[in-house]
Amino acid sequence: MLKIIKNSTTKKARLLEINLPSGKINAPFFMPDATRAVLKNIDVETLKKLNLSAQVVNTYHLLLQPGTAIIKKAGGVHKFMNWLGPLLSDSGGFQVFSLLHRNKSMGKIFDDRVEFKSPLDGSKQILTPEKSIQIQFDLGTDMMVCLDDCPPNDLSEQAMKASVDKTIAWARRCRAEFYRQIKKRKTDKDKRPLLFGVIQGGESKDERKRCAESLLEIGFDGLGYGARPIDKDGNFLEEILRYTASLIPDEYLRFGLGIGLPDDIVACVDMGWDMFDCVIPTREGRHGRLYEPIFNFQFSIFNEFKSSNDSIFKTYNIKNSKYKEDFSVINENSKLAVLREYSRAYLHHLFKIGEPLGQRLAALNNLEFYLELMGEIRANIK
RNA sequence: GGGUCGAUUGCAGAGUGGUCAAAUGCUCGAGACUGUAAAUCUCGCGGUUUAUACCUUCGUAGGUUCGAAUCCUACUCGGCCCA
Repeated sequence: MLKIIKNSTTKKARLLEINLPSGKINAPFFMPDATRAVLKNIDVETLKKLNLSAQVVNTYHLLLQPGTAIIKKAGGVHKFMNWLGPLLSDSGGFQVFSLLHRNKSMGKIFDDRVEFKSPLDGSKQILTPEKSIQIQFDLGTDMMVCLDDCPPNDLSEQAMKASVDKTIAWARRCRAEFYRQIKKRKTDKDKRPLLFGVIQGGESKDERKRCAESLLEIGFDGLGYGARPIDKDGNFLEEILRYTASLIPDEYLRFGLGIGLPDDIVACVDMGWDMFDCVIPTREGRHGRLYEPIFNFQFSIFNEFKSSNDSIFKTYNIKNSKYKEDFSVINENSKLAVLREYSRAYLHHLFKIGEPLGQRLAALNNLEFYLELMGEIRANIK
């Protein structure tokens, strides 16, 4: 399922080929978040033009809306969203963090389950490790993630331990349910999805280690880095990321969940992380922030990154008044005619009038930047 | 021509003697965004500024008052009603 094409001679970075039920992917790769089974504002045809390899959908969000019954009737989430390429489903674990750790009134985390109040209608929703896996099978995704308890990084030592215990216990149950489902559904051995455990432990190396070792004992196809990859001041947790990667053997896929900024992704590949997902390109695009490369990619990314404090990208806010009369094109090198032909002044105008086309173009610009970056990263693994 | 109501900082629109550089919304200016409760959120928005400071400002010109966007007079402009 996982074939190592090339190991970097000087770094942990590696080039992989991953075989999934819906197709092959070359790693390292980046997946945009189509949380509710759509990459906001963007259609599948356009994604194909960008050579997108995979997207991420969310178990929790799809459970709430439209519900698994509809998706089953549609023949799975691939058919439902008309994306026949690889899909990863996130477990809903992050929503534990996002909804409950930040706002206790939204529900409660028990030892054996999570209870949420649906933000849509206030109804009570229960998620268990087993249910999360069952739903992911109903979705029919290529890569699945164990339900985890995603704690804030600054949790007290004792609370962090308890949280990690929970993540480990739930991972064990997820794996058991995963194989139960494979047996029950008589899934072909080489057509089965991949299952990822999630390493938690915040900024504590001891907890990260304990979590990783326990998950390795249970056995998965890949392990992920859980929780926010930045501290409360927004600083990238490079040391913890590097240490956590080092705990994962080579035969495992290494998944950096929710990572991140372009520079962080480059740094993570250098540490051995293989795959990433993040809302940044699409969300920031919707908010008017556009990414563009600084060096035009004609350099060795890793060396440049290491030898200078320069970032490999820059951003600009298309809503700023200085773009009112900037008739230069959004991106003359784009694969997409719309980005090669529409001017920044026009894009500025679209944002000013609140036209969704503006959000779409900006998100596409950022997504293309991320995908180009990943291609350049793969080309630079030597 | 007569009567009547009104004129507030980009717009709309509060405020009717001091706590008003003046609510609120919008516009405008900028920032944030990391497994998406996010087409969202934050900050700024007369000037000088470290400022609980000073200056200029509520149609125009005067006046009353310790003190006026708020009260009085005239004028200008606008809405409505009557001729």
